[in-house]
Amino acid sequence: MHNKNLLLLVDGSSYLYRAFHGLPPLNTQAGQPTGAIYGVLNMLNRLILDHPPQYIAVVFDAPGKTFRHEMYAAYKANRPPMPGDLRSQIQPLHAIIEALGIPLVIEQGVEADDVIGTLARNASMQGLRTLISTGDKDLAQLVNEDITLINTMNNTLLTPASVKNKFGVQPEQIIDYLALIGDTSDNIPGIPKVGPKTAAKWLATYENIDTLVAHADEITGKIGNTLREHLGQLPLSKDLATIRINLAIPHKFQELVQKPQKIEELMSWYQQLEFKTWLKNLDNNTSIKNKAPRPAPPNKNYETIFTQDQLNKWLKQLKTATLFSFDLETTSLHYHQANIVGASFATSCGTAAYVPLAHDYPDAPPQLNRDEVLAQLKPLLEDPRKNIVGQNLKYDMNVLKNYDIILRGARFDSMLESYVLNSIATRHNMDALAKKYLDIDTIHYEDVAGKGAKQISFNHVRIEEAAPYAAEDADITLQLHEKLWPQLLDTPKLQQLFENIEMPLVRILSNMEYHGVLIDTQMLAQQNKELATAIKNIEQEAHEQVGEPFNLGSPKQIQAIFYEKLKLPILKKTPKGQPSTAENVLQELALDYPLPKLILEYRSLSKLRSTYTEKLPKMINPKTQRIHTSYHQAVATTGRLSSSDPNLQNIPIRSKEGRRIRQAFIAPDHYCIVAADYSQIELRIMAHLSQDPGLLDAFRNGQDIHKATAAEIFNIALGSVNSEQRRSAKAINFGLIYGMSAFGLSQQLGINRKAAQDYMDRYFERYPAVKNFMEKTKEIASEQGYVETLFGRRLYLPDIKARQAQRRQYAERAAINAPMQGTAADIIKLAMIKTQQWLEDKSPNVNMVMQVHDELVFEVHESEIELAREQIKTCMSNATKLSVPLIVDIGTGKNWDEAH
DNA sequence: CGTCGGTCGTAC
DNA sequence: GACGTACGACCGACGT
Repeated sequence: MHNKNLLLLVDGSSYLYRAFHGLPPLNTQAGQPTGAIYGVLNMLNRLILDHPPQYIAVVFDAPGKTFRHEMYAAYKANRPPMPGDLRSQIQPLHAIIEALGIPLVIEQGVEADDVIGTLARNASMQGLRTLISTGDKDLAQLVNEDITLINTMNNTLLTPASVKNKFGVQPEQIIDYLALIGDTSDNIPGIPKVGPKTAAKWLATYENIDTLVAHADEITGKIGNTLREHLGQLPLSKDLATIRINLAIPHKFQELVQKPQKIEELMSWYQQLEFKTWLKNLDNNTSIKNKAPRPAPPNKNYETIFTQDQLNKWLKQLKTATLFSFDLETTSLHYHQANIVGASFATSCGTAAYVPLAHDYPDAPPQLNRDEVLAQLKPLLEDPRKNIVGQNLKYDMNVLKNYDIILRGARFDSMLESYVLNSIATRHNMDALAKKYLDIDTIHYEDVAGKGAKQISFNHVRIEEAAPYAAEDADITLQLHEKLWPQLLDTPKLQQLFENIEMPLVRILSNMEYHGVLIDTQMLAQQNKELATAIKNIEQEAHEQVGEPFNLGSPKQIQAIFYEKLKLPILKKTPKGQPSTAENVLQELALDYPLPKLILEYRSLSKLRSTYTEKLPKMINPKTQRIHTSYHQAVATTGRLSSSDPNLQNIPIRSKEGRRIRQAFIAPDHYCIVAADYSQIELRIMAHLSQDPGLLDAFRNGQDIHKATAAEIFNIALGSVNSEQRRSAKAINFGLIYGMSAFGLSQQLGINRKAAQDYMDRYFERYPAVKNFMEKTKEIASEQGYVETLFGRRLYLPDIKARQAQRRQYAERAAINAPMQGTAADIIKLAMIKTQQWLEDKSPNVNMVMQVHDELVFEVHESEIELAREQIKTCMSNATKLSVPLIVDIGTGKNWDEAH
């Protein structure tokens, strides 16, 4: 499995230092520090997994002086002595690496860099590639076509191209570059006042130090004088910076192969250092042969029903059963075009039946008549006293509506049981749940129907293949319920959440999806045409400006044109180190150059076209003339819904052009759109959860919250808040909900970080309980591993104790956000249930058609508008009682835009 | 030709 | 690096 001809060299010293300083300290009970050991070994494991090499070595600096100290007495003289907590980790680390069978190289009198340089060079001469894992930029001088650096901390590679990109000089120029800059930590002198920018500039002009020295008098200004004054120390700087590639060292790379692990030694070390997970893994691997056999799965008793007699027997069972699981097989995942192909049931674990109804292939056997069977099932499925279990019952509910059957007995959904128990631990499809909770590998849909282009519709699947798959679905669903339901019962809050919110919602979402929302196709077509023309014009102008055609939709091509051809300044990079072409970057560039503005316009228009005016008409169901989205109840980790096919929860509203899309969301004749949204619901929840007096007051007095915040942080009267101050306060308010940092706020507001920090300090000074709430939330998250919404919904945060700061901070922000976002989700779900209750009690001519997180959209007959507005408002405002009022803004119009 | 990761942009 | 939760379009690399 290794990469042939690859030598992997690991700069152990570099990683040891970085792990020690970069990761939280970790100690054994006895007080032995282990954090750096853990960090380095983790990195090493990952590196070997990602890049399995043919040859490998981990190289460390030897203690004591090196030849550089002899060249230059002051070399590294300013280095503080190694901390004791680091020193004590070196020896165990070396021992473990050896026990892992990985060659360890330590050479007296030279540095790890020189050993690495020499080994890499030797390998290169034998035609091998070398990957050097290091965090030290000095090693960039070794990069060439055969030698690549990898920084395992952030997983970036340094190739000749990316060296040029990162440092602005070629790899061969790195030595001169380092010599010019110097290095304070190593005490390498360099030229004072010369940093990366100047060094790169000079080397771009003069190529190397020799030519630069020859032309030193050409450098003007103060920096020129400084250069001329310090020319004398350049040769030494250069010599010190040069990594040796021709040492005589005893190690031949051919010997650097990984040997078998010494299990006992490793066990002893892991035990001593309390690396429990690794210890367990060792145990598992060694004892794999002695493992007890898995308990036999329950006997499978699956029946395929071809005759009425067989069916009768099952119907009798289902009639007397208080609880059974149920599943449909259909021709399509899209409920509106789905025909039923078969149905399956299970009444007890291991016992299930499949009734094929519409399998259709050349020699398909005769099957029971679909309509007749459904007619017999109808009373069972519509009986509200039945307890029916399913996996994603909303789908079956929708399909059954095509056959005029209302699934009223839907009582348990294993997908939602899993979601309520732990939204984040797994995806909630049946295959994943069966694996996680039952340790069963199920038959996958692809196994029987194929995948990709070769996939066939389920009615063409042979019954002898379909039956075990379909019966298993019903069986597994029941088994999942029997496993998960007791767990819900153990946590009453979660049980209530499940029974009072999630299950009642299934039916409501099904109704909304099935009813759909009406679209003005003509209007979209017209907008699409206009957008196409505008986009073409922009494209043409951009091509003219650049002088060559290019794809305006390709960030990569834009990068090339911006930063290579036109040499625009790189303001920001993407997480992968590429120069960013994101919106805020382009906006900044647009101030100085014409092209970025065109790209911005192009992006926004083509987004509108491809995602909305082009796509939405295609999603209209010809039978209903409406769009039928899918709401997903078990996707968002916080408890929110999500929507897809199409996503109706991200229809534009912020820009004028975007808002026109909403004008195409209309009501039928004699109906209006009524849109009702919660005002500032998440901030109100923050007020409630934190009980901050200032925040509570502002909401209770019905103040404009952003204005009130501005008055507080700028210490001025409410009346004298200007729009700029309000905007800043609004950014802070939103930022708080998301756990934003001062840096993020400064970006948002285009101010410096200090100013942003000042704003935040002022905020927390004025709203101290908010600060306290956030700290408490993080503490709770860390203690119990999860946070809760007001209604007890849990969000587990496995990374809250992560060793990697980035992951941990991410989890901390999620911990702050989840209670607010999640409580808001709980509240609107309650509101939907309350509103639907009213709809069903009074049967007004009103339909709930969309949910957008804090907004509900209805189609209301024109005769009932006043009544509906009043009722909807009441239902939503009274969904729950908080310490502050829940205000609902409501609007009416012929289309969604007007209703805002 | 399909899949997948990266990047970007829309919503709340 | 740096603001939480989603979905989805497009590009381009890669594998079949």
